[in-house]
Amino acid sequence: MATSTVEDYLKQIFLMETAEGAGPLVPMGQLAQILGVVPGTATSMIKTLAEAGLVKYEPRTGVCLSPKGRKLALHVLRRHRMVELFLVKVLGMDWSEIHDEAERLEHAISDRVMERIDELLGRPTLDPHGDPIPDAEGKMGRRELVPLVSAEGKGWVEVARVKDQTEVFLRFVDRNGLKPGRRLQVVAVDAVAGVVTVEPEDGSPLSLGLETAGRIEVEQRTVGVVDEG
Amino acid sequence: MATSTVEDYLKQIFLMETAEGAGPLVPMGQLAQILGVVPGTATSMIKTLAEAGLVKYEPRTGVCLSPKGRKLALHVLRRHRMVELFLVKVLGMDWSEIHDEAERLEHAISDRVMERIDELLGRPTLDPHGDPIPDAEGKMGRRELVPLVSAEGKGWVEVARVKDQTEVFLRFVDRNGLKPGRRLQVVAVDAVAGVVTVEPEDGSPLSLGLETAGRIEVEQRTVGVVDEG
DNA sequence: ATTTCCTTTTTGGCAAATCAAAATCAGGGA
DNA sequence: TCCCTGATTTTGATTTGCCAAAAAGGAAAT
Repeated sequence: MATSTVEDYLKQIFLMETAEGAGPLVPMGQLAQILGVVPGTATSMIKTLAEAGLVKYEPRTGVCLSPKGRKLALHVLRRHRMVELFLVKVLGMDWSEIHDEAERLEHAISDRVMERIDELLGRPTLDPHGDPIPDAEGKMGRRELVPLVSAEGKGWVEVARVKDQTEVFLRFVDRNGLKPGRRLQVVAVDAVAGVVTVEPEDGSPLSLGLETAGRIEVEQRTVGVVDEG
Repeated sequence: MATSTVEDYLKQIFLMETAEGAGPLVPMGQLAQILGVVPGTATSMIKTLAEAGLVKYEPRTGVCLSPKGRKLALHVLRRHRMVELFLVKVLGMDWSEIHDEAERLEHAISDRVMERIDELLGRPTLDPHGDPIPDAEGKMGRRELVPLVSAEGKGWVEVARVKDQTEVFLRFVDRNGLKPGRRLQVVAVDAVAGVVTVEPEDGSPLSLGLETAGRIEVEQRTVGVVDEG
């Protein structure tokens, strides 16, 4: 069995590989930084993983997952996201406090328990942040999402995904009615000022920096216009 | 934070300390055997725990928990038993398959999650095997239970506790209607033959060896006689 | 009092995962 | 071309748990 450290490495490589704007190989320094270890540690760990056939390692360039490693990574990711949804749906926790919990539980949950949770939740495909939950075989549904700025003037659109798991940000998003499932209009995008103005359905209009707006994605198609009294 | 190894040591010492027929100190060999390590490993680990003030160590005699160690042990035990109940009640798992699951999960569950589970389950005081669940402060209710043999000829009594977590045994107990909460009559105890004959309310009469019967405890007082058609 | 046997402790070593700091490499600019 | 800089890799050490096997204790039996 893979140790929880190994699971963390694989999961993180997967996330970095599939992040937008990522090259074909994940550089050591970046990986080390995200995992909170010094670069040397990452290098030696990656060499071990390479020997185990879980990653392909290109010295002085970076790593990528092997098919075997990807499968394991998806397995971990499935547990992580399923646990997050479980904590919110079944235990009623706030979505801002679930990430760290899931980070620990993802290594302790058996396939048997996962199956029960999956069933209890009705075979869900999305976690509370709008990220896809891989199925037991590692397959994830793909959605066509666009960043907030691309929805300027398109009328009412639905928030689909929030790509930032920090507590403060998630609380901010919640307070302002920007959670996945909520509707909003992108009123204006001022590229020069770097400000995006949105009008959430339930919540007062507000301005976001371009960076911040980039962490929120919406469904591409426009949703039915709501009658504004 | 205590590592999960430390938690296991403390929990096990607690269980052995409070087991019936136990002396004031738990001998190294026994501890090592139950934890699945060689004696030398236990000795060195215990010395570490003693330095941390979690146990009192009497060389060549044994260990016992310090107040600090007992508190931690009860904390772990609470998580273990609560998780077991959770797996049965919420996820609908069979009580014969929950022990090992709980063994891993007990180290990964935060106080916050525990509180949610506790609430969801309605502040339970007993786990699926009839063992008491310590509360958040480490206090457990005490019950007056007696072994099966002491209930000979007392009419209908209620099974209260099963002291064996092995899968086969738990499945046997379930199949024969001997789970906690079920009623039965102890028809006869033959000390010479070493056989206890019981008649479960739902299940056919059966004989148990003395050893086996000792793993089942019942409420001391007799329960209302059920009308046998 | 001695021996024997069983338990416990000690000693020396190993594997996983980490850090600190020195060494190495690779690419861009002078 | 040569050097500088920043990223990467090596090297040597540390910590935590573990095992194997030798050494030491203690209690009961001779």
